[in-house]
Amino acid sequence: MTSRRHTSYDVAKLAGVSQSAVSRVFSPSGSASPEMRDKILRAAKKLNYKPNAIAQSLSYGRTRIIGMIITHFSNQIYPVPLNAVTGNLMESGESVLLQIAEPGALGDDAVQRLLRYRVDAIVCTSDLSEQAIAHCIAEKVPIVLVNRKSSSPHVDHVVSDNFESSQRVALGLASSGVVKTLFLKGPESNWVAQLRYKGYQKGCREAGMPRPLTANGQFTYEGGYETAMKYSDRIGEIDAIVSANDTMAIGAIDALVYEMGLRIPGDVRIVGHNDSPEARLKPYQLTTIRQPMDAMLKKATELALQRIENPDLPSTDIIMASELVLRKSAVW
Amino acid sequence: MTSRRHTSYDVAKLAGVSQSAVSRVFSPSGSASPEMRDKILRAAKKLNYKPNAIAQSLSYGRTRIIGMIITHFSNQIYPVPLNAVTGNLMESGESVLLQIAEPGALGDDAVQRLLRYRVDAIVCTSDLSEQAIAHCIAEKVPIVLVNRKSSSPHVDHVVSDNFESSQRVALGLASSGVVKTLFLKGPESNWVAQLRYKGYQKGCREAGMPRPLTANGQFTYEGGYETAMKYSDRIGEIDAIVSANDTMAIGAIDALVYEMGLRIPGDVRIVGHNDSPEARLKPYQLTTIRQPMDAMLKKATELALQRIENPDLPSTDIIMASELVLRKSAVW
DNA sequence: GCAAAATTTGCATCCGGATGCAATTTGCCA
DNA sequence: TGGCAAATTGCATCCGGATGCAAATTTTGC
Repeated sequence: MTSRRHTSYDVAKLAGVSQSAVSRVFSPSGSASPEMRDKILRAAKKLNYKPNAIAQSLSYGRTRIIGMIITHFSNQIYPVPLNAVTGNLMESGESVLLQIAEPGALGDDAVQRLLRYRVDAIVCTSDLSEQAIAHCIAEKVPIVLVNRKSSSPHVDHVVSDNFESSQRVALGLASSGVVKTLFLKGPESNWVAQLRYKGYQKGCREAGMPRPLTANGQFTYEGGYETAMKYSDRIGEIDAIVSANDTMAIGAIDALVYEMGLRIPGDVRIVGHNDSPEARLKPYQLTTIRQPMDAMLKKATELALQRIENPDLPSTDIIMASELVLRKSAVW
Repeated sequence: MTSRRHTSYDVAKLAGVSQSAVSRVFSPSGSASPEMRDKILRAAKKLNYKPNAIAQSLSYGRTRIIGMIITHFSNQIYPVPLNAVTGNLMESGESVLLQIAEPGALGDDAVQRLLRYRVDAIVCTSDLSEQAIAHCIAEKVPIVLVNRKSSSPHVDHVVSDNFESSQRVALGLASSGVVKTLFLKGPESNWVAQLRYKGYQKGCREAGMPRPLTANGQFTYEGGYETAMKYSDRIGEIDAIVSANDTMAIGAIDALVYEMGLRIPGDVRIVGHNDSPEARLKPYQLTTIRQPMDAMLKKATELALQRIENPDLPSTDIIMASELVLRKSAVW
């Protein structure tokens, strides 16, 4: 096996033509006579030649790579974006250069790395500093934020209706007779978590419910579990627990049901957010809010690809409706 | 904001030096006088210049990108690899170009795409044809398979002791008095699934247990659930169900406990594989086998990076010990 | 203080394809 | 069959850095 990495020059020599001819045969915009095309393709096949995408990128000025930044997921729902984004992109011949940001941290060096590789666009589901975003804009790399928000006018956004859906949860619970509730908050720094909390508060006000008790569960199972344990003596006063994500809700249920012997929804009702895989399991049957993640990310990649073609489009903010998934843990 | 993408030539001009001087200042191997370095760095900062990684790749012959192929994960444990691999690589300045293969499908075009981008190495947790592997070898791109097996002598492998750990499950169950068992198999095409099945069979023979009943649950929740339902009339004869992954085990438990009213481990014992997040939840407390995934992938990336440096190292097969996680669903 | 060695710097060229332009060939129609 | 337009092909150059080599400069040693 003497095979080495073959270049268009190798193919050209074998076929007895010029390098540019080879390039033209492999380029959609290039044209060549049938005989030439045939000769070259035969030679290329013999050498197992495929154009070097790196060289193409350098020359063409586009890498056909989309940068993606996601949060390190211990128990997050962010595997989903990957599937969705890579799936969509593969069809249009793009690839994904992945960066993972630590939760809580801003993915600023992730952005730097992506910019150095001259990705054509960035899709981001992680927190980013305005400065990092400014860098992208300065280098004219389109950036689409998913469930995050930037104040920059040059950024596309795709978000779900976090505020409104949480608001509706409050109204729904109220309609089923719930009065006193506990809201399990996510991290302060998390935009989505904050929206859900504020939306829920607003819903409570509108429904005439008292302000919810609150605790911060940091989006973790332990956070939910321990909060529930801490409230164990006062749990009798609480009609329902609403959690900013399912993971905390599951933790709370485990504490309530398996430690404190309570029944759900009999003693307490529980509502989560995200419709994580665990939510539908028989012992939980968790009522929750499902964001159309796949659709959101499909839209995000579409926006990114569009803006690559046409950078001067006005920026777009898309809000997609979440869906209420009523299961046994709370019904209205 | 007139800023455009600046090149080393722009920096050179601004600093009044040659382009090669700029290149040298930004290259670890290059040297320059302190004044020159200073002048250039100042100019670079002013222009917000960072070397174009694509151009560097072309010139240097290495991209500092690792290709990674994972299986489309609906309920798989393969988010883990991503975290582990990107985490390890980021420290050494590499990035990850991600490809997702449909489950069942061979990731052959994923390999092609990665090769076109001249990734320095490939880490793969998905099925691959021997032909795709041959392509990598022909192009001298190191490839590391994680929990897969290739017959090629030029491939590094990192696997867990799937066979032995399943074998030990059989022996453990036998020691606790279990006799008749049902084994929930994964897909035929899945190497890991097959090993677990064969190891379990061997363990049964050794322990003097009868051959286990078997059913194929395709690694899905539904597969586990429905299999359990199908066996509902004969479930009395079965002492334990062993599943080739946790997802099927969870499905089976939901059927047994919440549909058929059985108790675990009282009526049936259950053992899974993988220690998925769900396994530790209070209602399941699933006894399972934990592969040291993080360590496996750390090792895999190390192997890949090593082989980039030194392509002629003899190929390495690493088998890492799994850990038995005894929870309530089966104890011995 | 001067020659030899070491360092700094720039020039030219390479990495592998893409593409504008010009030269050559082919096709078309009168 | 002549004459012009269209298609084909090759040459040269560019994309943005890296690097071997040689020229220019500084350092070192005696």
